[in-house]
Amino acid sequence: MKKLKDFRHIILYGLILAVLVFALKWLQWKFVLVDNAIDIYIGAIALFFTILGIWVASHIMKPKVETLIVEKEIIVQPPEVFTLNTAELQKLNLNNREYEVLQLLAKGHSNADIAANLFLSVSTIKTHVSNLYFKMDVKSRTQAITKAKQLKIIE
Amino acid sequence: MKKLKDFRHIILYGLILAVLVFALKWLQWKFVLVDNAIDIYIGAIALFFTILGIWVASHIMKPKVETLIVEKEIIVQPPEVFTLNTAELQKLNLNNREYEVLQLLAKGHSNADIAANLFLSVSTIKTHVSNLYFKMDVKSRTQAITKAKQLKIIE
DNA sequence: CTTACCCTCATACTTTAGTACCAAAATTGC
DNA sequence: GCAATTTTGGTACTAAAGTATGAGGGTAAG
Repeated sequence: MKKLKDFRHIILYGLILAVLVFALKWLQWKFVLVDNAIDIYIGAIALFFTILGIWVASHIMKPKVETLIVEKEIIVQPPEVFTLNTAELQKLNLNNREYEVLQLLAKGHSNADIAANLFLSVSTIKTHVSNLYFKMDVKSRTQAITKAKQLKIIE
Repeated sequence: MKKLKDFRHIILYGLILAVLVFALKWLQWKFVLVDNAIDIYIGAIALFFTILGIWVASHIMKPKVETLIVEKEIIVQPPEVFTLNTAELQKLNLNNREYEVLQLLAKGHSNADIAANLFLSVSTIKTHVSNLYFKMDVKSRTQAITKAKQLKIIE
């Protein structure tokens, strides 16, 4: 398709050239110019090398490349991204130990488990847990877990 | 649009050619070219028209269009899509009441709350809860909640 | 130095949770 | 209708959770 159109241009150009040359000849004959076959020869040379130039250009030269960038959208679903809600966490004003206890609590550990885990007595854990409930405004560990997960302050 | 541009080139070329031919004629008449110089003259013509052909070709040639598909990743944060893991739920072999109790349990309700909610006695709830723990292989309601959420059998 | 908060632990008590065992309706499937 | 299962409920007991209160040591800010 492309070549055909290009050829059209070349043929068109050739025809124009030919017409021009013959017009020139006619002018020569008409106005008593010196009869020189060299003109036709030069015309042929010009025609040949023009075509050669076009051929060289279209075959040897790097083709102009227009790059069309098409964006293909791919939807990616992130595998459970946990983002700690620090704002809510600060609101509760929990101290380090309380937060630590909360995390173990939410994992399903009993007070005894948490005590063993943190090398503390069960009494201490109970104190922390009670303070935790007060600060979180809940009345049981199950409520604490539910609320903590809802507020995204624990994983 | 393209045709107009192409024609412009052809016309331009034609004009240049015409000017050149007349210039040539003028040179011939003016300086009476020496026979020996004709080779150089023809060579110059050839070179000129070759370059002209290349120029014409490079201007007429249609650019090759390359389509480059770029994959653009769009991260979509799903607004909490809960998909019930029916497979895991079936494995546990819970009956309707037990599952119902589990859901209320996970909301942070006490046995008394659940009993009131389902119009049942606390004894019944205790029975269901115990069976639930046995089937889920846990020992407390906190563990049941953690496991249930982990298995995605409750919201 | 005092105040305030954090962290620890204890005792005493109440409440809730959880286990074990039993048993009677109700429902389901054959 | 009968067997199996579900659903319901009870009693009695143990274990764990949760509350209330006090108290001692540590640390940081004023």
